[in-house]
Amino acid sequence: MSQILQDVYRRLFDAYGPQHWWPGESPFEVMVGAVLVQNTSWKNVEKAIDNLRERDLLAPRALFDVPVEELSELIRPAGYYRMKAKRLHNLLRMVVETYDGDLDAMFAVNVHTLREELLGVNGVGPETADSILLYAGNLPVFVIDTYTHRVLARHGWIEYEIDYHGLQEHFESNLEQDVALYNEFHALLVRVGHKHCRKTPKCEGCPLADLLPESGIVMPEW
DNA sequence: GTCCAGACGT
DNA sequence: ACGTCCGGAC
Repeated sequence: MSQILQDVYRRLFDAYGPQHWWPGESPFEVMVGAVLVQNTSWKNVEKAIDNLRERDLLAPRALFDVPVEELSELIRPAGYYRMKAKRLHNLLRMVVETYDGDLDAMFAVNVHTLREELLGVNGVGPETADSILLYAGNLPVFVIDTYTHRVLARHGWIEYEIDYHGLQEHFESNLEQDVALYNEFHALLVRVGHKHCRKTPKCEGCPLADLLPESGIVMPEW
């Protein structure tokens, strides 16, 4: 168990409390949200999800049957709407054709196998795949994003050059394998990243401020 | 005007 | 290693 990660988690949780990421939403809705939120603030995704809910389209078969052009208009508020409509449709095709639209059946398969299968969908990269596995499937996979990388690199806890898998291993090998912990920790890192660990850091009032090395860390431009 | 829970093509 | 995709919140 990593003392640093423990301390970081405690500080963030004490400062922000539970983030309630995707509670009470259906696994399918979470999966859709995971695609729509790519490089987009969640605020802009909610409208898109509402559009789908109003039309009773939050089910695999129903949404897959919507023509891509029509789908793109429904999800327009989420941005990148033409690309995301294709990506979402690609994912839906896999779910419908491989699992007959049954998410319970999908999440029952071996995690590693399912992850590779998700990554095989054009438009589903590592963060989206892992978000689906953790937040829709309740599977013990730690989600990495740019904030995670930035927060850990700036404090000198990892090398800047570490890749997605390396950073994921860092978390999974230094934390208890606990879905609730993974869920909360990633959400808290997004929160502190959004609030403080921006491209240009805003360390005033950050719960992690006094963990910064005195010398400072020299980072490449980002 | 800046920035955002990324991923893909070149 | 870049350019592109995009509306909306701030």
